[in-house]
Amino acid sequence: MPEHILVAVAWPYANGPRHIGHVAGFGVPSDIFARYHRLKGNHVLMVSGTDEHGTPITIAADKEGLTAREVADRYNQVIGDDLRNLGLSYDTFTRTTTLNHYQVTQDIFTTLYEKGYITRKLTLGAFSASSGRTLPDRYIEGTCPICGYTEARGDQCDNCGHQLDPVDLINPRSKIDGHPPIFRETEHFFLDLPLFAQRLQTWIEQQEHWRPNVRSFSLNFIQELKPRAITRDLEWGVPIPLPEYAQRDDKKIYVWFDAVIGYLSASIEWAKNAGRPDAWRDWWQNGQARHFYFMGKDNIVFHTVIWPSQLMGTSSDGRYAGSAQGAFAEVPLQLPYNIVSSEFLTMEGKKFSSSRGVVIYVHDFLSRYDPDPLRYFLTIAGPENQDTDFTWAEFVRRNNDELVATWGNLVNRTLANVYKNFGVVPQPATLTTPDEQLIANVETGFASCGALLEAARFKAALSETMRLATLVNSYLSEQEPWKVIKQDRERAATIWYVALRCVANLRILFTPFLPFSSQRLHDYLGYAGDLAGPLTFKEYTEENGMSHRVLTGDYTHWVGRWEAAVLPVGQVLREPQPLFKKLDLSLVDAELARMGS
RNA sequence: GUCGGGGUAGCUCAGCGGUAGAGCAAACGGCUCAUAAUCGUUAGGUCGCGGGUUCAAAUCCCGCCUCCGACACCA
Repeated sequence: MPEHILVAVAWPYANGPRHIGHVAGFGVPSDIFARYHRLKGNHVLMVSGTDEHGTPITIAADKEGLTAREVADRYNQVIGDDLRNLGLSYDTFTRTTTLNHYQVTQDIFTTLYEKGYITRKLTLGAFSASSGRTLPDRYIEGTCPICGYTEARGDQCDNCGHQLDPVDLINPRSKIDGHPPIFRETEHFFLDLPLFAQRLQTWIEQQEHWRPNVRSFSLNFIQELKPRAITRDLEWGVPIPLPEYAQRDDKKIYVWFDAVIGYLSASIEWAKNAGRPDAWRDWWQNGQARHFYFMGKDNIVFHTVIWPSQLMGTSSDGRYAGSAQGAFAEVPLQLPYNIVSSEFLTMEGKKFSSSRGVVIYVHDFLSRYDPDPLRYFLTIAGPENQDTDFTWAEFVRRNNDELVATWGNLVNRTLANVYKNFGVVPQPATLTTPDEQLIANVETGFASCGALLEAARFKAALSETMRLATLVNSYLSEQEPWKVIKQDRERAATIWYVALRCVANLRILFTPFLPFSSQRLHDYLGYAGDLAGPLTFKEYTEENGMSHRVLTGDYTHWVGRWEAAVLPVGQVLREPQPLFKKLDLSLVDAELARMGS
C-alpha cells in the first residue's frame, strides 16, 4: 500500500546566492529521501521555494539600488538554477511572493485571529531616523549597559553575552546609517503560543522517533512559551488581512509566520498547477500521510513549535482546510511526522561568511565540478549529526579515493570488460556458491540501506552502499575473470554476468545519492527510460496577471524500483565512459587562492 | 547569562554501560581486467580535563576547559 509522503524542505532566503553549506543542510538530504520514497513506489510530494520577505531583503535592495521585489526576482532565479543543477527533484519549488501564497497566508492569519489565537498588543519599536523603517534589534549597535562594550548589538552583547533590549543601549545607533534610532509605540499582532502549550507538550512527547536533540530541545523550549510577535513595521511582506490595515503599507506579516505556511501553500499550488485542485488534501488532510521536514539546526523551533501551533490552531477551519468535502471533511491539517535537522558545515575550519569571503557558492562550485561528487561529499562527510568541515583537499580525496576508486572503478572495469568481450549481458552457466552469495549480499542492500534511509541516516546508508560495491571488487579480485577467460570463456562469462548484475543493483541503490551518474549507468547497461530524468522549469501565470517560474518534473514515469534488479541476458550494452572524473590535487591550491582573494 | 549539543587513531568521522571502530593517510604483500584503479595483511588511541556512581564508563552523574546553536524581531 503506497504511502503519502510530504517532503517539506526549508525555504532558502532570497537575499543572495546560497552556498554549499545551505544545500548540505536542507537540499541534498531531502532529495535523497524523496528519491528513495519514489523508488519505493510511495506518493511523494516535495515542496519548497524561495523565502522572499523580511528586512534583510530590503537591506540588500537598498544596497544594490533595487526594489525588494527585484532582489527577490534575481535570487529566485539564481537559487532555482542552483537547485535544478544539483538535481533536487522538487515537485514544486516556488516562491513566497505568489498570489496563491498571499491568499493562503492571509487565510491562516484570519482563521487564527477569528479563533482568538492571535491577539494585538502595543510595543516599543525602534525605527530608523532616516528611512522611517523598523530597525530589527540586531541592526542597532551601542554601548552595553552591563559591561560597557561599545559594539554591543541590540539583541545581545557579544562581549559579555547578556541578552539586551535596544532601549537599554547607551548611545544606540543604526548599524545601517549610523544615526540614533527613534523609539515609539507601535501595535503588533501576537500568536498566543501559551494557548498551545499543553497540546504541544502532549504531541511532542509522543514523537519518540524524533532525533533526541530535536525532541528534548523542543520540550524544553515550550516550558517558557510567550506570545510571539508575527507582524513587523515593514512595507515588504504579506499584508495583514484586516480592514484597517488594508490600505496601510507600513505593517506586514512577519516573514517567519508566512515562510512556514509555504509548505502548505506550495502544496496547494502544486495541486492547482496539476489541474487537480483538491489533490493537496491527500497529503494535508489525511491522517495516514507522513510529513518530513528538512532544515538546519537553527530552524528547529519554527518547525516543532511555531508551525505546529499554526496548524493546530487552523485545524480544519478556514477557506482552504474548511472547504473539504467527503472523506476529507473536518480532517485537521496534518502535523509534522519528523523533523530532520542538520548541523552546520564549516569551510576550511571557519564559519561560512559571504562578507569575509569564506564561502563557496553552489553555482560557483557547479561551474567547475559535477553535481554527483558534491552530493557524495555532502552526504558522506556532511553535517548530519554534528558540525563538519569542508576542505578542498578532503573533497578531492573523497572524490578520487572513494567515489572514483571504489564505485567508479568497479563500474568501469566491469562495463569495459563486458562490452569488449561480449557486447551484451552474457549468458551465465550454473552459478557457484560464491556467485550466489555475492548477489544475495548486494541485494540485502535494498533492506539494509532502505531501513537507514527510512530513518534519515543518510551517511550510514551511503557507507553501506559503498561497502557493497567493495564486496564486488573483492569478488573480482578472487575470481580473476581476466585470467579465466583465457582457458574457460563460459566461466568468465558467468563471473562477469554476476558482477554486472551486482552493478545493475547498485545502480538503483546509488540513485538517491548520485542520480546523474546512476542515469548514465542505466543507459550504458542498455536499459530504457529515465531512472532519474530531467528536472524542468515551468512558467505559471496567476489571476492577477503576474507569472513566476516553478521548478518541477514529471517523476511518475521514472522506471526504477527499490528492489532486486532484473538484468536480461542478451541486453545490448552501450559503449561505456567513466562515470566520474579524477581530480588533480593542484586544484586545492587554486581553490584556496580563489577564496583568499 | 540561561538552555541544548559536540570534543574518540595523523586526518574526517561512527559508536553512547560489558575486553576501543570505519574510511583515508602509513608499512608489507597479491593482482594487472580497470581512471597506477583494485584486493589482502599489519601498525596506530590511557575516547577534552578532574572527580563520582557501578562488578564494569567514550558510554551514566557532578565540576571545569573549549567549540557550535537557540534564547521573540537574521534566516
